[in-house]
Amino acid sequence: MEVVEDRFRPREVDSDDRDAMEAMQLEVADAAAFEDATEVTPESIRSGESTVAGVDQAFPGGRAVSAAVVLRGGEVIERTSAVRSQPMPYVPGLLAFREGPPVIAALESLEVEPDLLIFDGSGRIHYREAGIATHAGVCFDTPSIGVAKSLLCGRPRGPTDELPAGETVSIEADDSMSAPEGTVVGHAYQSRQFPESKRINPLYVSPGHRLSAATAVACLSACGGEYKLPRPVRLADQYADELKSEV
DNA sequence: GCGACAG
DNA sequence: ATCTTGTCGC
Repeated sequence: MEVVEDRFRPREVDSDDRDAMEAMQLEVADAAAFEDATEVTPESIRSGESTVAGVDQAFPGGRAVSAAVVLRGGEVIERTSAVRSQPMPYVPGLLAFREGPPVIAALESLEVEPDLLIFDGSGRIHYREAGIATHAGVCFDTPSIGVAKSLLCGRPRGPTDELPAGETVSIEADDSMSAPEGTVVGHAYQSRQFPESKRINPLYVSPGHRLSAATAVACLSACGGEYKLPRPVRLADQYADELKSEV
């Protein structure tokens, strides 16, 4: 696939360009659509009408490896990867500049044009509403979803402990975010739960681009997977681990 | 100054 | 995310 908004392409930069990176994120958020503007639906995903790509990273040694796995109707139809040296160090809120370069490169090398991108990390649940899912989604102008295993910012509207499988709790903007306080920026989503044992933390799902928070959750459940992570992301995770050993 | 902090 | 073996439990 191809980057259509090159001005937003995350560059390998020094961590001292913080102001420039934050300024770009505000522009990315401004260009993003946090409502449904796509043909992708849970039904189109299940039927195989839409293709879905899961993306994840690994950091063997000092390098960054990104893996992308594309599925159609539950079947893997393509896999790609990319490696980058000297990734910027991790800074909360600036993840897109650390992981973005290899992520964009891996997606650019895909033959297939995915209809939906799913990332390991936040989308709109971000200080400036521009997590990596939003940033990459806007670069390709492709519908995207952020799936995080922990909460970067924002505040759950209710308890997220002991949520039954399939249940959701809204995440609203807090005063650390550029979004008006109280704006629903995503959902805690209990993708899996076990009968009586130790409780599992929910996933924190947020719109990346061209999808609403509610549709994002519905699309994730349509992606399937017997584990906590949606299958496309789980497969990308495993592929990244596999590549880590080879590199 | 203190606490929070995707991967 | 990464450094890392075995181990407790369903």
